Amino acid sequence: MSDPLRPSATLEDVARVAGLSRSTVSRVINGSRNFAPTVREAVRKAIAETGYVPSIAARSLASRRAGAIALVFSGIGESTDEGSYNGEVFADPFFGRIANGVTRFLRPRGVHPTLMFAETPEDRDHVIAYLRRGNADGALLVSTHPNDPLPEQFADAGLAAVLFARPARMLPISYVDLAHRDGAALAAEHLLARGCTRVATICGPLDVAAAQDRLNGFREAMARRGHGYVPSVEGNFTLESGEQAMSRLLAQQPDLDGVFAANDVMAQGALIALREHGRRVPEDVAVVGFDDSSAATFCRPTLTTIRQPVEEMAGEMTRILLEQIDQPEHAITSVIFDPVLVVRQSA
Amino acid sequence: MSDPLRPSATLEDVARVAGLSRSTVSRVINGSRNFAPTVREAVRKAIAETGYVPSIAARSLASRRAGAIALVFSGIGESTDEGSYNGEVFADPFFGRIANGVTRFLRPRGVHPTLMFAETPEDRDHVIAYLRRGNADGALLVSTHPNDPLPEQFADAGLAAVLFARPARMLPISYVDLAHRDGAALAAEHLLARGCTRVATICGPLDVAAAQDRLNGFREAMARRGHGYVPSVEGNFTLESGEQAMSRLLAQQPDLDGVFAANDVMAQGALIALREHGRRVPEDVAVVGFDDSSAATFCRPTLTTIRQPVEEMAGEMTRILLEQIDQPEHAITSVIFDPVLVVRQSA
DNA sequence: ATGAAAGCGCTAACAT
DNA sequence: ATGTTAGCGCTTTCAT
Repeated sequence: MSDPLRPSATLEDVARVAGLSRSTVSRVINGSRNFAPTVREAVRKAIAETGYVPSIAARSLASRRAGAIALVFSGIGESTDEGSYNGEVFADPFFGRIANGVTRFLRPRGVHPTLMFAETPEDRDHVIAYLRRGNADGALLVSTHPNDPLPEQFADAGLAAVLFARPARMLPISYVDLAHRDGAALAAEHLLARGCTRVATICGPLDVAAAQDRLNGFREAMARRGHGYVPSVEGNFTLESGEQAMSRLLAQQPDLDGVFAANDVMAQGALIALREHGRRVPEDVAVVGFDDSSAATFCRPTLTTIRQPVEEMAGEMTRILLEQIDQPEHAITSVIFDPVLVVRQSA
Repeated sequence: MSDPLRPSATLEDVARVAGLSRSTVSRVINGSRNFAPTVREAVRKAIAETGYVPSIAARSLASRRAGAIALVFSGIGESTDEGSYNGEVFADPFFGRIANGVTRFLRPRGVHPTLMFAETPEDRDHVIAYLRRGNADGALLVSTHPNDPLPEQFADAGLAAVLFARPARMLPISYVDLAHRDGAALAAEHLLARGCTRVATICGPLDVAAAQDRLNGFREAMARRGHGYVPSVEGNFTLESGEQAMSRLLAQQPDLDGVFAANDVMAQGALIALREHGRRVPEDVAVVGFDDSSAATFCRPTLTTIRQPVEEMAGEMTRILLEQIDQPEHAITSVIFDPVLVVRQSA
């Protein structure tokens, strides 16, 4: 047990105690070559004796590798002074789930993410400069606005980065994503299997790729089963928009018996509107959401929904980034995860 | 476009462009002395021109300070394989709000938090070791379990740390917290002002200091206004526990006309139970929650609740930590924030 | 007030 | 295989 106030032993100290040179000790520690067991043992002993712990600052300065990665949330955090929050990320434990998946993967590897938020152009430039400067070896980018320029800035700067979702424009950057179409298809199949025949959908903002995919996937699956026309109203992923969209759909088609909402929060809004219009869920109208966020279990009836394995996706995103840092020439790899239908009360 | 392997300007470059020496530029940047405006301006310009960003590794090696702080979430993240989440933090954008408050304070100071989760004893030891090594100068500790040993480990190790809430046991560590008693009193006053006369409360788990305070604060305020007895049922901050607690309270006292729940999620559970029991909110029973979390606006009626200024608290927590890192001899300072009543539909 | 120079502790050529 | 040496980019005495 070493005194935290006392400067800890350096590699030099270890070398002296072990009767070896600094570089040999360094090599043994970093396992860069095969050494005689006697040498390894001498080093091990000297480390134990001196209580040596490497300085990551020195290591990083000498090796020109940060040994750290940045976890960047971009285009979010626009909280107003009133304390309300915009965007899917803040209205959800999304942030925490991603952070959890990332750290879970990183921890065994002794790496820790540096947390960065980028809201303004200055923030984004700062993130890029920070990485260029070598303060992190790469970035995990969670960008929630379709027009966020940060992914492209990363691509242009040639910095290692992996996105959490497919960018709006094609970009030479790896990403992880969900098979949104398949998820929407699961929702369609489930509604049809329940016997729904007059089905509508509340889609998300169509400039968001995921919202597009969910809508198209749902329509295609319905079309395949003979339902060529599916009424839809566009929401913006908020509760209110879901509520309004549901009312509009009911006005259009009062005998509706099934609804697919592109996220759980809008589905919850739909639930509220349906109750106000005197519809029972799921008896009169079945409702399926998307995401399996906390909203799905925080309402009554609880939501049948399509689950995104966010933690798993975040872990894979991290794995890809480390791979890319290790082999900069490595090709762009993107991984698409399969959604899962979670059946609860609403459908 | 610069090669990411040899990327960014160094202090040397800035000095050359500014026509000054490295040390002068360093001093100006670190504000260690008063410089002529001309010099400051020259440096500022040279930095802008070169796009200089300091190397944290080099700075840290030379200054023997990490220049980084750790943001530690302890005792959370116990997601099950089924994909459900426990704990207040994950069931809420709490995590994001804290992270936001912290980064918002840190960003102008050029510091970025290193994100760490500590769930297991190994994790906690790792966090301590990480700090001892000097990889971070201090820690912001968000500990959600009353028996989490990490705060005490920090105290024992003599490491700089600030807690997000008052620890269960007294510890020589600074913290920020909410005046929970005052918040509960606000709830009591509001219910009484509405004309409620038969009021009950759903309290949180009583091993959590905040839950204790909210219960005591509520009871005291009620007692001051002549209501010596307030029925209470203990929940565990989950929706289901709120639902059950509400049912039990109704069974005990069917003519109840006001309820204070120790958090919004339980209040939402209470709303559900009240509806099932045919009570209208707020006409028959008024409900007040606590936290002003997203749950408060994601239900109908929307929740009247007590707001915690989480971002502000997180910012202050960060300020205290930096102060403590700067002056290790500085006394323990804790700051208690005032809660605010947010009136919506439920009461 | 400003500059010169000495490291901080480590890795990685380059020797041997 | 192991040792020698030259930095990595910055802060910080110590001179001036």
